[in-house]
Amino acid sequence: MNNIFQELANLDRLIHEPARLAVLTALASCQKTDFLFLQRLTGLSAGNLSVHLSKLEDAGLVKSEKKIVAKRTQTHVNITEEGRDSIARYWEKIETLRNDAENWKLDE
Amino acid sequence: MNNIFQELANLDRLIHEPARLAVLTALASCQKTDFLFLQRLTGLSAGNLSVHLSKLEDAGLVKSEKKIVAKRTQTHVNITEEGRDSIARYWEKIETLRNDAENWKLDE
DNA sequence: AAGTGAGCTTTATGATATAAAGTGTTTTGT
DNA sequence: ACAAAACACTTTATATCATAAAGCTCACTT
Repeated sequence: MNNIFQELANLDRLIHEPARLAVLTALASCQKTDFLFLQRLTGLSAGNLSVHLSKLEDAGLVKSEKKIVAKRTQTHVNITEEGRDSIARYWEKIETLRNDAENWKLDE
Repeated sequence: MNNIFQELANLDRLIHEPARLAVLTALASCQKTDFLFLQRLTGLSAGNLSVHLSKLEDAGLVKSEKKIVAKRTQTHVNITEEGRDSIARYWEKIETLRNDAENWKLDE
């Protein structure tokens, strides 16, 4: 019922959105990192990154905690188990869909 | 200067957007097809598909032509050379970025 | 003690995806 | 033969959402 192209059209935007895809993919590599590092890595503006992180946190994909380091506040961002699973499944799905699309022949 | 994650964050939304990604990927397989078939294949509403096709056409990635078949109007959609190149490059880039991200180690 | 900069968060704005309504033609029912 | 429904879309309206701009708090400087 849900074919390749319908799955493409219905990709989860929470993860698929470029900025959040970058953040989640980075976090999957880093495990844990701080706000400013993530900002440098992704090139996002602070406000932008902040909003995207909130959305990811609301969805339970990341968890951030504030610390005081050298008398300055620092936000550390952790990817959750759910976040790690979600981004891994996303990338697998993308790869599968790409392969399926390449081998697809008109036969419904 | 532009690392993996910045490239992810800056993916071209014209192609990356799920509905258009589905349409372009389908057209890359089909070569040419009609509006209603594309609609069935992607599961998009008519209005939705119409708007997305317009954007792709404005960008020169597809070209549609109207015909009268069995006394009914039928819109045929062709992918252009540019469209074919763009979607191929998109998928290659995605694959590359995924691989690069997987092998990425913190070293700037 | 006023000013500055760091490290964010919140609000405002502008873009855009989708849903709803509309258009023109053809077919069907009576 | 005429109204009504069905096709095959397109156009407009709305609601979501990404990003930019402004704001906030605390520390440090002068």
